[in-house]
Amino acid sequence: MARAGVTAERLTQAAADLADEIGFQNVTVSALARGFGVKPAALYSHIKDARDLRVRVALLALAELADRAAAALAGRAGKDALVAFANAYRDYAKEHPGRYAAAQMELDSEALPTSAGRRHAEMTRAILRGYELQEPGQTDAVRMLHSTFHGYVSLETAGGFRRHPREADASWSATLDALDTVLRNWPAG
Amino acid sequence: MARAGVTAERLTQAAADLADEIGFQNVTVSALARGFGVKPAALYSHIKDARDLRVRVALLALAELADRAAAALAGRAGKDALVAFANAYRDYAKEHPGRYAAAQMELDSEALPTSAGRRHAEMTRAILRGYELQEPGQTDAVRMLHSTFHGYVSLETAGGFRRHPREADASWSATLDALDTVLRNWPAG
DNA sequence: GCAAATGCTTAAAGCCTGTAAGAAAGCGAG
DNA sequence: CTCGCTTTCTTACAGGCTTTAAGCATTTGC
Repeated sequence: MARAGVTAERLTQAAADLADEIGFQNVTVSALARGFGVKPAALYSHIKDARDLRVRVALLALAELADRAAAALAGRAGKDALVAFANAYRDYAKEHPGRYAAAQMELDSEALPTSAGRRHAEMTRAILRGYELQEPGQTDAVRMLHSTFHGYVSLETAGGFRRHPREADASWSATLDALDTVLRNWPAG
Repeated sequence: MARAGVTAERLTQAAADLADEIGFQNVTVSALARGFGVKPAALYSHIKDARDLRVRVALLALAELADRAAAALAGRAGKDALVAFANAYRDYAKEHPGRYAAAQMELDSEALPTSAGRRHAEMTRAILRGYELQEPGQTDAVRMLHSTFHGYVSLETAGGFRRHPREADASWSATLDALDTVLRNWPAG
């Protein structure tokens, strides 16, 4: 029974990697245990249950995504900031589809206050500093930006754009131009 | 062993209803069988397997959604059409969260050509008739619209907008205004 | 009315989650 | 160093879900 050096952190990391490989939905406690050369029951010393594991992966993904977005945003403003943020978001989702799916989990109640949620909102709001938007338009714009990014990435990774020859990259770029346009001409409430 | 009158259509319908009640992910062959007062194995005479069932629900949802969208679009043009289409989309998702989740399934390969996918694309393109958009901007705009609708609805139902007092309806309305603005001022390629 | 097709049941294998009880490994004193 | 406490892992097991196979029952149609 040599110990395998399992910790909650390593489990989370491994689960995230596994999610990127085989899909978040297919990450199971059993598969994870197999990867550590350990019986499934052993993992329950480190995680509460399967949902707990998924929430940890979600929080990991949110934190990583926030880090990337923050790095992309540093030193930029206006459309530059918008494009850098959006690309960081999309690139992360493409590199880490499993993690990205995890980040989409509903994790109301408990965990979200753990920094990640707030960071995302603040960063999206930071993008808008380059545009002159007053409340409540600012909140509306934050929601629209988030929706467009998430919607695009989500449809693209689900294969929604593969039935038309137009490159997904080109439409993405056009969409960002369009968002910039609308932020500069935000309609009055 | 009185027969329960199970058919693939009834199963699909019941599965869709069940999805709206308990969530698409929680719809299982067993639960469905229970609802029909039948053993799980009995359902395999009508459906190939669990995935087949989910695909059928997805196609049902896509067809229903397309019907609603078509009805909303009839006789309208320009911003009127945009708003009606968008609201039909969002309302359907809110009324039928399970079906809507099903519609988001990846169903590449096989089933999509079954009309629904094409209908959606054509309708979104119909909205753009009221705006003067040439290819490839038209395709880009279709993708942006779809992304924004899906992203907004998806984030809203996942509870993403509940942490801020601004009403989700108000931001939705503002987002539609913004989309109308950007379609009328589509940036040059 | 009888045979073939169809719908349902039982049985069983395989995989997953999660709990409980116990063995083994590591750790911190004394 | 060694005794005992804590932690980690194992086995065992209960309960669910999926799916296949074999068989009985009910319909259907000739």
